[in-house]
Amino acid sequence: MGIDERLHASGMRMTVQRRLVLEALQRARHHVTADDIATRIRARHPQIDPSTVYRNLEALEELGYVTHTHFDDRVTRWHRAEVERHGHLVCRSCGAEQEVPIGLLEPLARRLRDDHGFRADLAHSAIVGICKDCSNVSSQ
Amino acid sequence: MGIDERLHASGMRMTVQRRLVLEALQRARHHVTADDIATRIRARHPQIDPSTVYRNLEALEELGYVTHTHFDDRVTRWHRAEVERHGHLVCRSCGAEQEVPIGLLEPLARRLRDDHGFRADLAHSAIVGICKDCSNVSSQ
DNA sequence: TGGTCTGTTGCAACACGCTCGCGTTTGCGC
DNA sequence: GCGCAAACGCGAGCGTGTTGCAACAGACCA
Repeated sequence: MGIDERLHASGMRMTVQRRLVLEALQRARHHVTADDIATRIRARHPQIDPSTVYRNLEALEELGYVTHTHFDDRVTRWHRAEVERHGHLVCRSCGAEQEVPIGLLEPLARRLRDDHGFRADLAHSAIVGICKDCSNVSSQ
Repeated sequence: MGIDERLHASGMRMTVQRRLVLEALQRARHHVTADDIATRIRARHPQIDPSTVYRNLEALEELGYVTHTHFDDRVTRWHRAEVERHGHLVCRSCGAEQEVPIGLLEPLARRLRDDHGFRADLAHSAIVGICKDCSNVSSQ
């Protein structure tokens, strides 16, 4: 089922704005903020309002087309849902970001499920810490 | 070394406001927002400005007396650093919070350190997911 | 093909959680 | 006490969304 049909099945419509948001996410390969998306779209379509971008990201997330994750501290980053799920490491010292395969996080998820009945979404928030490089510098 | 000396060694001073922030954190046993703290202090000392609370939390964190963790999405929660470290589970459906022993997260931390040289602070962000209760409801 | 119904948009205002600049106050060593 | 710099209060501002509302526009139907 195409996205148009999916939208329609949920009583939603495909609009120009919605399509632009999807395209922007497609082009930006990973992890963009809503503001990034709005800026890129508005470069060519200045009449499109940032609030529309926010609303569309939310709508598309409800349909499962996009997801968001929380990076360093406060910004929300968006990406298409179909890209392979992965965890995120963020260095609190230099800000470097790194992806790790979701399988690495799986044992913890299983443990939380078994011990606490909690179905964790470990890709939803980045893991904060000190990266290898910063670790080496500070220990010298 | 007492806190006054520690402050002093860093070129800082102990002020009434700073003491009140520490006391508020002591009384509030866990996980309060800066706004919570400001409200509590201002109930008895209305002349104390919220921005002072923010500044003091930051100062006390630098000294290692308090730390913060990120819960659901945007609010920062503070607590004294000496309370036992633990992880946090937050249900995205009902908002329930749960603590888990830090030891549960240790295998992942070790793995990240060994495989990626990344020293993770797994207590810094809550783990988001679906709690047992909400899981049961939605599967019925 | 036009009419209607309702989802969606643009706009402006607002909310929340801080953050900053500045002039004043106050710890604290002398 | 005195003087200096850290810390304070106050007001303004900022980043990241969120919301209410009137106008617009897909989509179904006749």
